[in-house]
Amino acid sequence: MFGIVDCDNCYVSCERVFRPDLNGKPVVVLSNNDGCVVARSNEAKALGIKAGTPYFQLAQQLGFRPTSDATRQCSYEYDIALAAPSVPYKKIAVFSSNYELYGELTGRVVEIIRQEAPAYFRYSIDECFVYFPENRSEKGKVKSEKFAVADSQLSTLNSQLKDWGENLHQRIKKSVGMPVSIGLGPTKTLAKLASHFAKKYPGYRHCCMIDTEEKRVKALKLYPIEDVWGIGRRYAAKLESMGVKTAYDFAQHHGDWVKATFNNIVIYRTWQELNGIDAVPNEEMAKKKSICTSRSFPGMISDFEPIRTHVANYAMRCAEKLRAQETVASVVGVFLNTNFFREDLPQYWNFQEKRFVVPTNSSIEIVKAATEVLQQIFVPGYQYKKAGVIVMGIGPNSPVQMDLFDYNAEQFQKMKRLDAVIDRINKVNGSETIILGSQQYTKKDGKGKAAIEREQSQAGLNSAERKQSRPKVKAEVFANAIKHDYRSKNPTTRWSDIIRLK
DNA sequence: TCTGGGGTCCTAGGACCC
DNA sequence: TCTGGGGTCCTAGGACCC
Repeated sequence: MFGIVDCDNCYVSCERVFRPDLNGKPVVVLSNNDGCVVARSNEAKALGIKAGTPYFQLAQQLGFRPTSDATRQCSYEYDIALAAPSVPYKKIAVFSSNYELYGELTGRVVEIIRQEAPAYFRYSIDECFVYFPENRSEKGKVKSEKFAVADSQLSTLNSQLKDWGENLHQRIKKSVGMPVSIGLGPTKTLAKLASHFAKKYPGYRHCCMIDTEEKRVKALKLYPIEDVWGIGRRYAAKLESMGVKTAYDFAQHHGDWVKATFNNIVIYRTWQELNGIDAVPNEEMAKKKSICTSRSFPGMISDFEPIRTHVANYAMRCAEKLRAQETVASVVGVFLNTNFFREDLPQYWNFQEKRFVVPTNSSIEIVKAATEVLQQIFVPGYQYKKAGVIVMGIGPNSPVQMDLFDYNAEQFQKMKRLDAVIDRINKVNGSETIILGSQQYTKKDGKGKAAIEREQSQAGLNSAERKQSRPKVKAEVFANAIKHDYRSKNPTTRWSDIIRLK
């Protein structure tokens, strides 16, 4: 049997842990730069708010007004002016995303699963697969060989498993404050399907199990094809055009028909799984094969210098992620693009990469390479909206093939020690406690160095005059570069934010 | 004014090896 | 008349996931 443990409305539930007054009320969490809705409470879903809605559209759509309630607890609660009369909610709470908090709380959920389950795999920030061996009476031991279990015995084991799921929900709710839904089934796809029913119907007490043929058929018939794990928008549209509306319709087709229609092993596996045949391989804790750090800018940027600073920061994060998983990369890529939504503006997009002779995870080397690539793709005259750094060709950090003709052992060890010290300082004292000089840029009165120099040049100043009139520059650190007007505090990770009890 | 940020797998085709 | 039989590696593109 397989299980999936899925946090309900994950980011919203994280926010509610420290804001229990928001239980039962509409809550949304926004993406970076307060761009789009990425999480919604059930009440927000009932208001008709769709995932991915741009925040500014939502505010127009619902007629947000600053709340008049004098007892309001935060600046991000709004009165709703335009909701349908039938909707009982008059207020909504809006949060910027706070990944420091979400990472911490979901980590606690995983820790409990680690203690309670024989084997597990963290599938995403808010989902965890759980594997049960054939012989489930021996908790904590996974046996690969098949076990012949009598029907009566199996039914007892499954009943115990259902209890296990309900208890797991209770423990996670009580110790972390996170509501989770648990699905159990003979394949991962059926477990995922079961978890939806666990969410939808309170009668399951947060844990739904598909363990008989009768339950499987009933569940498949109630399940729209487009909601099946592994069936995306494209495949769903194709299937629906062929009269396949539910998971049951799909499962009822012959396997040969699936093969002939799609010529695709992945969708065939999904078909097998819906029919109770375990076909999706168990995943293991794998190291990432590519790592990407990218951000949209709050506004648009034309000058090279601030973009270079952002790219240096993304490259730094990639290097940190590489070291955290004990790997090195042999390729660094950088992309840069304008704002695709602004059809009235000239558009530009580019991506290029650079290959290292010796794979590396050194911050300095990766930042340097990313800066070089950026210089190749940056074209003046455009208003840029987004940039990103990708590291690829990832392999273990030991052993690494050195350069036969250019190897400086002393320098190599020096860089390694420097990175280790930077990582340690930032781990103990908080990220970006220590940064590279290239991660910041000079700015005065909202103008960057390039703009300042351009103005000086336009004013006809000679170099001596320029030097004399050069403004006192202030370094602006990258951490402030993302807009998050409604971000909550970090009571679990920062002493300054710790909860006070009166 | 305003629109996120990550990942994976599979396949076909081309270049190359002996 | 008559043109083999194995492989690997890499890349681009397309689908999917959260």
